[in-house]
Amino acid sequence: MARDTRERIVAVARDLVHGASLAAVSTEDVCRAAGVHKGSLYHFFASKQALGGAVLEHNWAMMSAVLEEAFADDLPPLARVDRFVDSFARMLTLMRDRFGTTPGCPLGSLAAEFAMHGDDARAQAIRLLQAWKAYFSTAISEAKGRGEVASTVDAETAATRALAHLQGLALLAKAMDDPGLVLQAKTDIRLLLQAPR
Amino acid sequence: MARDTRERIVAVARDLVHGASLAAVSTEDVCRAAGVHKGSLYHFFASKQALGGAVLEHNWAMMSAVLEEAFADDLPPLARVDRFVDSFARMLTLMRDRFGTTPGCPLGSLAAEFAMHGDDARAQAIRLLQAWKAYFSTAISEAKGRGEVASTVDAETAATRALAHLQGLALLAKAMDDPGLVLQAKTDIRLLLQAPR
DNA sequence: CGGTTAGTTGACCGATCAGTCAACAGCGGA
DNA sequence: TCCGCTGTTGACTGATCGGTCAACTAACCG
Repeated sequence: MARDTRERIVAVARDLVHGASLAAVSTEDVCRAAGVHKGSLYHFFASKQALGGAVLEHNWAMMSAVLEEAFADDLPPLARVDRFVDSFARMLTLMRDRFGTTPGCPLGSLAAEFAMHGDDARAQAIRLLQAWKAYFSTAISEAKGRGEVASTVDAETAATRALAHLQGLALLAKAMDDPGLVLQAKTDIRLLLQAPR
Repeated sequence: MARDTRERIVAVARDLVHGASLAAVSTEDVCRAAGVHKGSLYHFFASKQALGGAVLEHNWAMMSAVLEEAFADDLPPLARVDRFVDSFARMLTLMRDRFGTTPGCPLGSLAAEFAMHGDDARAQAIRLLQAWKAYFSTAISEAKGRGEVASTVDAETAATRALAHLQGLALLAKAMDDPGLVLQAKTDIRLLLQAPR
């Protein structure tokens, strides 16, 4: 029952936050939707912000699963990137179907909000973004080894480019309520992986 | 006195929102900081969201001035893009110096938040993002005419790419509290303007 | 069986929230 | 001179906010 309740609270909180900010969701909303009393919420979480941290971690778990699957090495490295973009877009589409509006990036938008809520919150956000970036940089390094990306390209720099681009497309997708926008990341990232001339 | 008060309210609200969300700022905060009473605020604005709309419009005015200056035709089109990126980065740096934390894009982050606050708010956000994009697409078209960008590149598509990339970098800059991140947009956008092969 | 502990309840707190209102000040035009 | 309008005041509302608390329950352990 215990683990169950905690997870239900986090799941509900994630759904309510979904595309809005944590600030826009109240603990009472969360409790009502989770069928739980305030005391229970504060039994598991020291503060609203701690709940926010758990939501962020929850979203990372989801994203992490998608990353692991998409970046599996049954495909050449650049094809894995494409597969990830497809999965990411599918995820946003699913969320839009479920909630009515397109969310931004489940990591990025929360990361941006938490960045100013104290140093540990920012550190958590940065940690997750770096972990995400690592999937890109690993694949890019491998692509360099295979000659599919020029050897003059720095993998870390290029990975940052790709991550930023995806974040930006997700933000536009949210603003325009059109998850399909992120699909162009496949083409765009190819361009970003070329050597500067 | 009238116009004066209204503008002071909007300016203060923008400062308080600055990098956070509108939801995180209360009307009482705004009134206190502006030295104004609640009644005055609601004399000028029908609701908190209307105030948010005015803040967004205010940010657009600021951004618009930067765009006009940066995209002036005393430079070749691609150099104008570089100049804009520099100005944009400088703007973020100034705001960080003033408020202690790096804001996201003054348009993008608010646009994303307002997107789910009803159709008119979303329409306003989209309108401003499109207006911004138009500066890019005009410059890109001109660059195509000068042979600096391949004729096979679609100006609208490429402009969306550039805008998305800048939004993404601004989001990362906010998360990492490092305005300098957006400077790499100069290199990145050059890559994005190449013809896909 | 008794005791311990994690989990749950529901009432409750003071603060704050967005928004309202009637009264009033000042000024420009008739 | 007085009217009417814009802007301003400050007190006020009912709801809701994040968070607390003491009491209760139930499951597990010895």
